[in-house]
Amino acid sequence: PVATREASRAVKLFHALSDETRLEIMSHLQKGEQCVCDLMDTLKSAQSRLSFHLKVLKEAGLIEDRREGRWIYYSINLDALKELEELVRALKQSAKSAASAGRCC
Amino acid sequence: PVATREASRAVKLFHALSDETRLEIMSHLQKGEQCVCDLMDTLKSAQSRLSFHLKVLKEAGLIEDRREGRWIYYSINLDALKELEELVRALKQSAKSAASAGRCC
DNA sequence: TTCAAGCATCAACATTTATTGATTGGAGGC
DNA sequence: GCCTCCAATCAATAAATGTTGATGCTTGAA
Repeated sequence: PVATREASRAVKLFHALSDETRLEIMSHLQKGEQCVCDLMDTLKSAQSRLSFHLKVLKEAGLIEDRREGRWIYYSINLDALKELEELVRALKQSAKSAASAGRCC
Repeated sequence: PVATREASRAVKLFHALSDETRLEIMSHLQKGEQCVCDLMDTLKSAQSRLSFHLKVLKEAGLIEDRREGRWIYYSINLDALKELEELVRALKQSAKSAASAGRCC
């Protein structure tokens, strides 16, 4: 069903962001696109480890990659963040109306 | 450091929401507070399983509980959702400015 | 004070996720 | 062609997370 699809999409987005290393990656990509070697430098982390986390973020649609010569540049996908924002907003809105409904009775 | 604290707080929030059962719980609590037996009924799930997931959500601050007689009622904590909304918004905003900066050069 | 209802907690197990080091693959430079 | 660089992938292991059934705690009713 559709609801299930949406739920598992939400799970994927939240899970991708539920890790400190991946949040650090997102944080560094906020400054603009970077290659893996940049991130290795900044995060002082092994290449295969970063590759693993980049894959998780990419499969959730949160980042994109672009090849340029030997390097692969990663960048944030704004659409996914908008999607996430909308998810959280929807969750908050319904809860808000439920709370005020509870208050008045 | 402060940045680390904020990051682990974000990790905790995202992790709490990165599970289908927990999202279902949140979804059902949107309608208002419910006791565990309500959720057992709705989600057709074992009591200890729900207790586990409710604990995760509670420790992340996403829900609160209130005892009334034999029952314990759970409800959504709006403040946590606001916090989450702010986290996502911040992530999006920085990325947005980075994207437009990249475009112009 | 004894009993049952409603939940939390625990222990054991299964499953998933993350880390590490080694290997593989593609893109240049020589 | 051969070698090097950058990065993905794999295999093995370690660690975290989720599930299940049993047990214990608290509350209210009899």
